[in-house]
Amino acid sequence: MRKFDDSLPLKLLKARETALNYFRPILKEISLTEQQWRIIRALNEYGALESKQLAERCCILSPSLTGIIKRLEQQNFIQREKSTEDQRRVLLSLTDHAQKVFDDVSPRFEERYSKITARFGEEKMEEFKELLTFMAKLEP
Amino acid sequence: MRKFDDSLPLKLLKARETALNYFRPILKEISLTEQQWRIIRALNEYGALESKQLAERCCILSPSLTGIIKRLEQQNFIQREKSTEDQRRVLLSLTDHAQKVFDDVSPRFEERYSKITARFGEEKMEEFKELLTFMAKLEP
DNA sequence: GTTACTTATTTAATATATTAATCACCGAGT
DNA sequence: ACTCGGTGATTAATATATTAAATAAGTAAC
Repeated sequence: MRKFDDSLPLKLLKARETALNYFRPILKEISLTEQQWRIIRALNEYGALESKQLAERCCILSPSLTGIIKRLEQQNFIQREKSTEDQRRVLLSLTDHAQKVFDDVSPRFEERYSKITARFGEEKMEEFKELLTFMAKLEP
Repeated sequence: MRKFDDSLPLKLLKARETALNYFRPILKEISLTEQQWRIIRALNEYGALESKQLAERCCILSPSLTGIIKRLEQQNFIQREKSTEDQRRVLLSLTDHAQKVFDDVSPRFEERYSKITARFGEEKMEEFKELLTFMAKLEP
């Protein structure tokens, strides 16, 4: 039978853990969780987003997002505004404070990221990303 | 700047989500979480393990493991026994019940797993796993 | 304009993840 | 025997993940 350590989900988990270890020290320093930073990066790139879109792009389920947003709001990283046409929807965006923090620290993340790329080499990294994208698009 | 969706951790997360979606229906059916099943698979393969070894192999931190084991013990899936020489250590192993459940359902997991492999093709899958292993071994 | 059917978000309940702190036990050295 | 430094496991506190259920606002059909 297939071995325990040969499991694809486990390998994906281990690979992700190793990748995250490159960034955890910075996150700890600025007192943000991995998920909070992911939210901030998404809003930086896409501008204002509705809760649902944000959840989808960040791979965070809505119930989790509710709590994460609440805490980011309390720390003045995110502002919310109800859509005028559709009162169900909530528009989320970064505060000026969050934008400044992002601009300040993102170079450090990029620097750590480039270390990983360097270990792979450009070509191998591209190959890796393509395979990951392929996996993510598989349908049951 | 590097795009949000180009992030390696995010790609790893999405790939893993897709992979797990192949197995979630079975897990739901037998009322076990993904982590609980990982523990059971590890113990099936390695026989009895100490808590620390188990945590390491499963990529689960000790504090999480404590709770998972407690619940698996309550459901009669795991038995614990204190080491005689070193009273700190706890030996964990599957109960007969857990072993039977494992033997019964693991073919179904294997079947789902083979679907994924089929989508990739043997060769591409090997390449993918090798890259994942490479990533997991990177040092900061 | 109600009714019935959707959809966006939140709440609730339980399980895990993460970090720090604690507790119990071990072995070495005194 | 006693202290000390270190290790294995747990506890505590907070943040997320997951599923189901509840809210609430929109929409279509009558």
